[in-house]
Amino acid sequence: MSSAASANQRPRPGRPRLTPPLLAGPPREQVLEAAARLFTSKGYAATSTREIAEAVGIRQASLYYHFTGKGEIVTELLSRTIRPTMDSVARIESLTEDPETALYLVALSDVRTLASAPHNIGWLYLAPDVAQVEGFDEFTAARDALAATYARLASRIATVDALGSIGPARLGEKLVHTVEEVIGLRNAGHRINMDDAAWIASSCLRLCGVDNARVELAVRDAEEFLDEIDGGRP
Amino acid sequence: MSSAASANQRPRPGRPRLTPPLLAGPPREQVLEAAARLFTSKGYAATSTREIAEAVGIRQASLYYHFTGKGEIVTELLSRTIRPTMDSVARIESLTEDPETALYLVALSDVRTLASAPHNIGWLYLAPDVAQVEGFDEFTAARDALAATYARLASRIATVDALGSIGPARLGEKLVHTVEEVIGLRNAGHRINMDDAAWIASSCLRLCGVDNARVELAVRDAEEFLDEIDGGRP
DNA sequence: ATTATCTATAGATCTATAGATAATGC
DNA sequence: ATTATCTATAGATCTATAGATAATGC
Repeated sequence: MSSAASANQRPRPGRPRLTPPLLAGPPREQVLEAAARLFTSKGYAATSTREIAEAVGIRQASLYYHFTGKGEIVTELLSRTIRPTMDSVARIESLTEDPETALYLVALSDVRTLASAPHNIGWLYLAPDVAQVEGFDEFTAARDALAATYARLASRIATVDALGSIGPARLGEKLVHTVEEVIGLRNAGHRINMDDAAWIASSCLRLCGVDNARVELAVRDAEEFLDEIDGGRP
Repeated sequence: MSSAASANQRPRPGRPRLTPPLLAGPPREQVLEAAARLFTSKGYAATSTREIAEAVGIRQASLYYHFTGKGEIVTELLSRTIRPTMDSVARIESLTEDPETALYLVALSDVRTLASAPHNIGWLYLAPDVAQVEGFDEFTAARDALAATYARLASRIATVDALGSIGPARLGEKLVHTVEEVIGLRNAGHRINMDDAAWIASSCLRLCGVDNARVELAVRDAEEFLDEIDGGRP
């Protein structure tokens, strides 16, 4: 222990702020935290860079040291709602050959990512002003790739009855929508716990026509991989 | 037939526009139509008054002859998603004493209003940038009054089982959400027809624990009032 | 006279850049 | 030297108002 006013902030390089930090963590993370709160509560287009800076406790221009602009802040937030799931998908497919276990794990990872993200930022994905941001298409592509994964797994699982007249692509979309329902639930004020997440992931199997016994089997099978697909999230 | 360039536009008073009208109907309606399209596709805050004016084919400043500002445009659109239903409620309650028929008719009117509004403007109600507009609270109050009507009718209908541990107010909210699901359906690209609307309205009765036979009865009973509660909408 | 537009513009933002400054790190 | 802030400001909006203008209506 050498210096510093309060114990919880080590001295950092750089010119000191006019006001002591209002949020914890590295400055870039402080910006993302403040922006996430404002974007989800007031809307993206309706939030100015000045407001974000004020919420962080820095000057408006200082934001541009950490980000190239307002657009980069929101795209970084968006990528955090999907990157963990993308990473999980790679790991899951190397861990199991069983498509039912894999689909359950992918859905579970997706739900937990959306459920635990700060300030329900998954919701930004549905906002039309955000969709116009430069770089949003990259995020759409990633989300499409994930939808394709759902569709591919579903096509290996689905019974003829469950497929009905809709193709595997359409069923894949249905599964994505099922998972994204957690965004709506959070917006309505619900908190999603591990049981809710498991229930939604199971629903994906049921929508593919998997019967109770096989769902139970997949859930049991998945349990042994749970710790390996992510680093023990909330 | 006396003058006018094309048959579909009678000469109006007022200085002529620089460009011929791009939309039909009275100027004020043209503004609302253009604004509804832009607000729902790009977002309220992300749409400028200049863009609205351009879509109408007038100068930006000319908007202010018809509206006091951007806020009044969006609140007028919002009130059109709820006023028809409010009016229906008054008429319905004077037509029938039966709460089940009444609830069915209220829900049906609500669904049809939201389903037939141009450009899914009911969705604006859920946008955080719109919620900050001056005068939005008035709209919230109206929507709350409607929720209270649902709750009051539900409390006269609901079985003990259907109420469960939730109170009538909470059940009322549930019914409102059930009806508002049409906003989500439209956003997802679905078109809601009369059968869909009837199905959703019936769902409200079922959520109150009304059995099949009684639902059928209410639907039959409601049919004779259908023409009287609104002027034959789409 | 009334209606509905137009032109011109004030004043308030808002985003982003340029360059100075004050810490730590080596 | 590097890092992270600051001040100052350019340039591009954006909303709203003032006042002129060109039709129809009486």
